[in-house]
Amino acid sequence: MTRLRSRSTSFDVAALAGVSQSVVSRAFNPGSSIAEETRKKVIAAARKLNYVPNSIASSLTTKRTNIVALILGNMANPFYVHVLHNFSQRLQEMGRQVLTFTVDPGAESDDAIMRVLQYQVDGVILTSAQLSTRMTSICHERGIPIVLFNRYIPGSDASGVRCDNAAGGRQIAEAFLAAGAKSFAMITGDPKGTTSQDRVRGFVERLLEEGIRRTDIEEIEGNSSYEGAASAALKLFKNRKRPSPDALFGINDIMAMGAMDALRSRLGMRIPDDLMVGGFDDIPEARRLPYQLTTVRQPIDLMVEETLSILHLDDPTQQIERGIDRPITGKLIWRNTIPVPPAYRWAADNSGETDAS
Amino acid sequence: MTRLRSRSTSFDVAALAGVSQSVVSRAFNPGSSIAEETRKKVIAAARKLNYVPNSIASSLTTKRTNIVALILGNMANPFYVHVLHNFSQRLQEMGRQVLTFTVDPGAESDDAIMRVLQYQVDGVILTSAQLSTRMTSICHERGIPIVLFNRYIPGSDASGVRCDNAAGGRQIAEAFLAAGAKSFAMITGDPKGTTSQDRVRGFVERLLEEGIRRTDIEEIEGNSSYEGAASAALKLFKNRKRPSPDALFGINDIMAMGAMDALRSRLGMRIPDDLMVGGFDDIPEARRLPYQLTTVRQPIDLMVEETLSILHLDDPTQQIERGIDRPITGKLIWRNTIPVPPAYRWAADNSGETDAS
DNA sequence: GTGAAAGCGCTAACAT
DNA sequence: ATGTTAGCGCTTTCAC
Repeated sequence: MTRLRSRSTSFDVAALAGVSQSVVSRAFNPGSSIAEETRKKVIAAARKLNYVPNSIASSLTTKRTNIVALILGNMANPFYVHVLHNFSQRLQEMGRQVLTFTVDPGAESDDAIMRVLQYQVDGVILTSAQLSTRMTSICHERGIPIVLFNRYIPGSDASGVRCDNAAGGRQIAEAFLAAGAKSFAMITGDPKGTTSQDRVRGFVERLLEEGIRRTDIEEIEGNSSYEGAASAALKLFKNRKRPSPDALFGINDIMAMGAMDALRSRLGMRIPDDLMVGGFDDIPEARRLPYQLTTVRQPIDLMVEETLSILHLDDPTQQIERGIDRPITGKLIWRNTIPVPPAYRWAADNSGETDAS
Repeated sequence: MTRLRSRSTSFDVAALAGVSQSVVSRAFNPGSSIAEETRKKVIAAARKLNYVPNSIASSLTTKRTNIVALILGNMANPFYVHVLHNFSQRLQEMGRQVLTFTVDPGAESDDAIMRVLQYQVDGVILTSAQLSTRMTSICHERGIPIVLFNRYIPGSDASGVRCDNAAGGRQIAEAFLAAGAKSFAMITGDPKGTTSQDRVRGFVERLLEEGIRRTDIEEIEGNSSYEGAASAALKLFKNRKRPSPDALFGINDIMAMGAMDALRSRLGMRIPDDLMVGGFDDIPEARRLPYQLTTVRQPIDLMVEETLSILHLDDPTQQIERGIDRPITGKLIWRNTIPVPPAYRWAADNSGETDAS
């Protein structure tokens, strides 16, 4: 323990400043009644001793740690990296920090939650991982709000914020149709995840409405990864008996990109000439020169804001908001993987894009 | 405070189990002397009450939070995302969690460190951000070990683990030379960062040894980003009076990729036919079909292990290791952006690569 | 092996 | 505005 000796405490500061320990506490807690002059005196003493308030100790009495847990599956999808970055930044601005928990994609997050609980976090944000209802209620019982990010469990107590995935799927379908596509394929993600399901559902619905036959909509799983999508695409397009589809919907950008690369390098296909491609997420990589992917942008900033507001971090006395499902509409970003039909030109010009160079 | 009422404590468990509170504590601390039978009784009671030990409270006495701070600049470089992921996984396995701090790239990390201190973390890992020596000594004084990841401050007290960047730079130079290149260019990163400097230095040194003239080694800054490198590459290759260089060294993969994309799409250049390209890091993206980048692989796993060992997380009584500089040698991965000279074929076959499909 | 009691560093009444 | 005091939930001697 020798290493830990020299942490000075509020008592040390108090002694040096010639005040009581509680005055030191007040000096560091904005809003407490303390004379400006004594405050300065205390701060000076604190500086001299390199004193930093021990937030662990204060948590014990305040019951707030100013820590928010972020449970992440699948860091291989850049989208979730951006999500993490966003939360981290925003929470830091609010004087909070992110405690990161990683869970293998698809795995139950139950043990992660139990670990979270030990740290007495003020809230938990869960992305791309399963959550049992038992865990939800354990958190809620203990007063810890939990919100699912891009994931929801219909009829459960857990609140969630997500992109309106079905609507987004429809938008991509719409774009394909407007560009004249007649036959379609999808590379789907985790079949158990509502995210993938909803995008697929919206996409297919819109197509069926337009009189497309279900047999003209093929489907293959891409494992939510670049590599998975690359091999799925190859499987789909190599040695076909029936004619190739006109349009391919990658349920997320990273899979659309994997498919594009594989199809171009291996099969020499040209995009959009031989095949139109649509994605979902609008990760920064989607606008890069080799891709210029037409995709649905998830409004991350908004979704993050919404998530934080449900967490009520500044007001723990608020009732936990249960069972909220907040779908947020994405925006179709026209780039080069779907030919822009005349009727949509204004939208394409509107996207406010400048290219990478 | 109504929300926070129902957290049950070790006293509640003790009461239910019919033992004293200290027994409950022992039941949850492996290695304490407690009869197996009572242990089971306690665990059962705990389960019934959904009791989870409050690690914040125990930190107060043990002086260990089991939290490690990770300070990140530049999440835009996928390399650091993988670093984060690695640390997060490994630390979780060790029963610790990562508290994430983000700092604007290039910014001072001093205020981040002060925030870190409040949380009484057991150690701090700092990547791609500046660190003042004052902060180093503040941490050390308080018994908090800090290690710089891929960054070092010569002659400072701070320990660091890094790839041997100079040696890596030499390896790329070597590969270019072996492939017959005579004139060279580099796209460099943060000019203040030792990482970029060292890679450049090793690269240039090797070239000069071989009799290459300094004027045949051009240099341009790429801002450590895909976009920055893309425009830098264009600036370098567009409207030249002198002949184009044979080989381009992107100081990191993400910049090499940006340059490749720009040069191919905008200038129609073919790689490696018109220009060889070498990178550094070996991020997963580097092996993707459009890139197949020949690069120096940073042995992340090893570097992470080394970092953790310097942190001495399991034994806080250990003296903090100061001023260590642990360079770890990277490995050249032959792919397709530098033609493999006959003498190197075995190495290329050795890389153990299977491609994305 | 178990219980009693004294803190860990702080905040939050309550006095003054 | 400042000081006093009693905890917050746990670990850790120290007795037994």
